[in-house]
Amino acid sequence: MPELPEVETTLRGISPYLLNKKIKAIKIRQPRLRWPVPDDIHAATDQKIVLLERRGKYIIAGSRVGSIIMHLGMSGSLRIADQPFEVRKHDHVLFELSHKKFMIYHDPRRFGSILWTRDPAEQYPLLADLGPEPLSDEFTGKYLFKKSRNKKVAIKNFVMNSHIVVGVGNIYASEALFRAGIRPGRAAGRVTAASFNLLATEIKSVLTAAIKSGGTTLRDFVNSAGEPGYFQQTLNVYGREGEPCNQCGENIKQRTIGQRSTFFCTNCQT
DNA sequence: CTAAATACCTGATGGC
DNA sequence: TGCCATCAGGTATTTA
Repeated sequence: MPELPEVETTLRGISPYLLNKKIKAIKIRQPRLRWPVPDDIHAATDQKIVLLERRGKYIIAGSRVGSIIMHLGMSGSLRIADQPFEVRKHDHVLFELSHKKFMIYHDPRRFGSILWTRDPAEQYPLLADLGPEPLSDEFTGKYLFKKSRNKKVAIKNFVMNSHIVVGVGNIYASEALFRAGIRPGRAAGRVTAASFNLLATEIKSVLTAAIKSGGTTLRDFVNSAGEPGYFQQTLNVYGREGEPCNQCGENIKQRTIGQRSTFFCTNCQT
């Protein structure tokens, strides 16, 4: 399930095949993703990708005439292949690239999206109101503290809100809160400034460490070469219900917060 | 305005 | 072995 580290891993993997390369053709087998793949994406045909970047969990591939905006949803992946026709089930979109390479968008659950805009990508409605990048200097404990005053929403939901900060999904939210010693169900408005400083630091460190490991593979995440990540070996709480806490030995608890499975240690997190 | 619930989708899993 | 129910989860959208 791609969160920021998995998207970053994907971006780095596709970059050598996409950046400063021409898209020779786009073939859409299944346009029904989260939103229909727009027909005018074919305007990207024969265009060179001159900019390739990540914004939150979106991948933006910019050309002179417009930008392709991709999101992997929760089961999406982009892989680079040598064959156009090694088509597996759920291979929905095929990008023909230079040098007989192909980029294939694969997404069993079709929660992802592939969009096209002629305007500057940052103006696209889905991107325009996003919060800061967690790995930027703009993202600090002070920022979180300011944004959270009088908010009753659980701190876990708060940091998973992309309008507050992008890229923190269900796995890394649980992990960062464990590292910062904060109970996930606590109201965001009742978290202290000092705790927010620690939380911002831990969000940065857990995401950075996960990128170094090539992301987390629990079920289906694979990078652009079809390989899994290894960060799951480093997880402290996620998916470890009933197992002993790495810090204190107490059993890890699971609870549903905001419709999402949440893991924490009742001893280490207050 | 906020907060919570819902919708989208398929595959894996567990119970019978 | 088959069938049904449940869960997984990113996030825009809808409802309260």
